[in-house]
Amino acid sequence: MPTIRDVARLAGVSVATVSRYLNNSGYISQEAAQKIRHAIEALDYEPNAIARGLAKKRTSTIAVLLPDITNPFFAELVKSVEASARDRDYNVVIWSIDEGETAEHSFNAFLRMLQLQYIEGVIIATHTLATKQVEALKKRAIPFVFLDRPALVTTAPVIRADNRKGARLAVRHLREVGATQIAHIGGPQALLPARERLQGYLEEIKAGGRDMQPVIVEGDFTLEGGMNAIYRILEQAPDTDGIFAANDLMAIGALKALHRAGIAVPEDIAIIGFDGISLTAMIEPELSTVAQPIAALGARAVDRLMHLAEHGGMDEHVDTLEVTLIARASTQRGRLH
Amino acid sequence: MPTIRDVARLAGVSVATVSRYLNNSGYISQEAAQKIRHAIEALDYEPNAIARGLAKKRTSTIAVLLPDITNPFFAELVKSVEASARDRDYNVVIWSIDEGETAEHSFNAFLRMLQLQYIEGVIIATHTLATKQVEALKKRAIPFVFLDRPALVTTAPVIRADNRKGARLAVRHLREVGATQIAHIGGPQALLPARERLQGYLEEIKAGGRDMQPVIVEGDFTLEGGMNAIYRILEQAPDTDGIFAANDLMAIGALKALHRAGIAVPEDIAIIGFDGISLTAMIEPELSTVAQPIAALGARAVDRLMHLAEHGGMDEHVDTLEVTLIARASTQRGRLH
DNA sequence: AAACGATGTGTAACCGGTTACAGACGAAAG
DNA sequence: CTTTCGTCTGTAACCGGTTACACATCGTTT
Repeated sequence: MPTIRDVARLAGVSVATVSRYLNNSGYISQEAAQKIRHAIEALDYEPNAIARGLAKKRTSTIAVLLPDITNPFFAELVKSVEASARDRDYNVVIWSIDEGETAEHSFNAFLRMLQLQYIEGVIIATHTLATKQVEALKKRAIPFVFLDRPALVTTAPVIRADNRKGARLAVRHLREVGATQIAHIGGPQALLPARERLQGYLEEIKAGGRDMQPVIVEGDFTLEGGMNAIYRILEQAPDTDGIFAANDLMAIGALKALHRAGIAVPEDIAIIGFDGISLTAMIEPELSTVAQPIAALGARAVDRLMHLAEHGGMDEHVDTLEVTLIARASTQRGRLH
Repeated sequence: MPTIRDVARLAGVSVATVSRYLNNSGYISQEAAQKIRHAIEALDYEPNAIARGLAKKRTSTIAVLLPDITNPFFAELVKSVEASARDRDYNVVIWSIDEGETAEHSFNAFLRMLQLQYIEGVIIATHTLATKQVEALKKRAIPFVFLDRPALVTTAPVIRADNRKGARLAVRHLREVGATQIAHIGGPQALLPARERLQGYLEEIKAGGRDMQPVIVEGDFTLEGGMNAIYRILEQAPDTDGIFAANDLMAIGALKALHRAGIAVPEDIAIIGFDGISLTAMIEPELSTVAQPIAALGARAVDRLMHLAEHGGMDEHVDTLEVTLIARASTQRGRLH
């Protein structure tokens, strides 16, 4: 591994000049640049990232904080974050913050890592984060952006999908395929996106006229939560013929429970989810969903983070990206009843 | 952020002594240790990982090379690798190596990253890796272990599941629930695990007596591959009443295709997959599978890597971990015919 | 002609650790 | 009483970059 001093020697200039060349900082003469270029070429030199990190007090690394990589939504998100970061020669470290008692401990370890590794920014895609913890980040002057979460503190950008509108699209679609009694399986109402989706649902139910009654049961964004919700819905509102679940995982759970209860989808009940994870296309019947632009979310988050890291300045921009309806078998038109 | 010099000053010793204390190297008197302990406590000092990395030419970081984080098998694997690494205060960087034309470019970027970041070891969980590329790793003296792949080069440890035995378990289970004509949807035969699973299938078919005929179609480990395989199987062997797919994703595809063809599972055809990804419990009917000990695989890989990194010495041990049969609805006993 | 600003370069300190080496000390061995 | 050895510590070089600062050159202004 050649070092910058090897390059300097071969090019017949000082290390400072080589460093300036590498960083496009300060003045460099044509001849010097030329010689350095050749020396770098000849030695197949690449600056050492660790040494540079130490000197600059910043490495080209960002972190993603998420609840669980095995959740397909986050896996897809990470994929796009990674791709975007790589395009800019940045590295990504994933940090899963487990729930429950070790959460605090885990977050502290994360904080420590951030500092000791000179991580440049954090994409926060987890909800289980206390304001106190975000303040800790802020105090350390590490840029961060929130993904589909409310900011918790001001002065941090948020990247989000248009949840309310997506919910309206979903419910409208159910109405269009003939559902007249539409129930909602909501997410944890502590989470903003869950509240927004509920709101969109309510708006659209209201738009449906007075004979549409809202039926709402709260789930927890898990498969099991979706299954349990079905039992409650069937009890509360046996005439339900359409269901909008606040995320795909719960919709898939709902599908399971309905299947077990001997209720046909979409013939008896049409169902639609939210997120657009690839899982929705794998099951049978394929699940209609409102797709978040997952790749775009990740890319935008990286954009914003880079911007913050480079130009500083706490912008508190909120990016709201568009969602798209994907109609599939679970809401097929021409149903029986 | 206090530095080691701050600690040294406060403790009234030299930085060398503090460093020795931190690394348990060399001799330290009781009193010195005591004073240093207090100073560290008082300053809330933590050694800077980057500086240490530069000096030691090694950071506490390992890399995982995989094809696609959105594949649930790899997501679950990463999760366990991450947890094990974290226990040892190691960080993990994920590197997805895309297939196709940019694969080589991507791998080169990976190699560069390894060196410039002083990465200590690599877990290779991707199949699209040429011998040449592995040699490149080896030449750079970076320890690595293979996960469920043949070694490609000698002198590298391999962690794997007992594929052949798992396949036998699967097929035997199908027989036990009454299947008499069992087909196999194989993986790409270029991959060793796929070949081993096929072998297990063949052995168990043979054990079933002469009236059992092997029927084999090759898939590609994807959902679509599984769907296509079904069409070929139904054509080739219409009397098939049991299917063993070489991985869960293909089994799920098969389930989809059977559903579309109006064939009931498990009533008409029983089906079982391989891997034990959590997806298998999400679909309906729930998919029977041969579960790889995914968490154990990840943990063991980290173990081996640490061992290599610390004690050097290219051990070429092969770890074969046990698999377990999980019987679910897709192979329910007491089927109709 | 003096002063000035833009251009170009090298020296050396610095980032925050690790570690080779030399030296001090006391106890045990010869 | 020397020698030897184990224990303990500090100085300073080093890892491989970045950058403040000093200095030199040269074309323009005043």
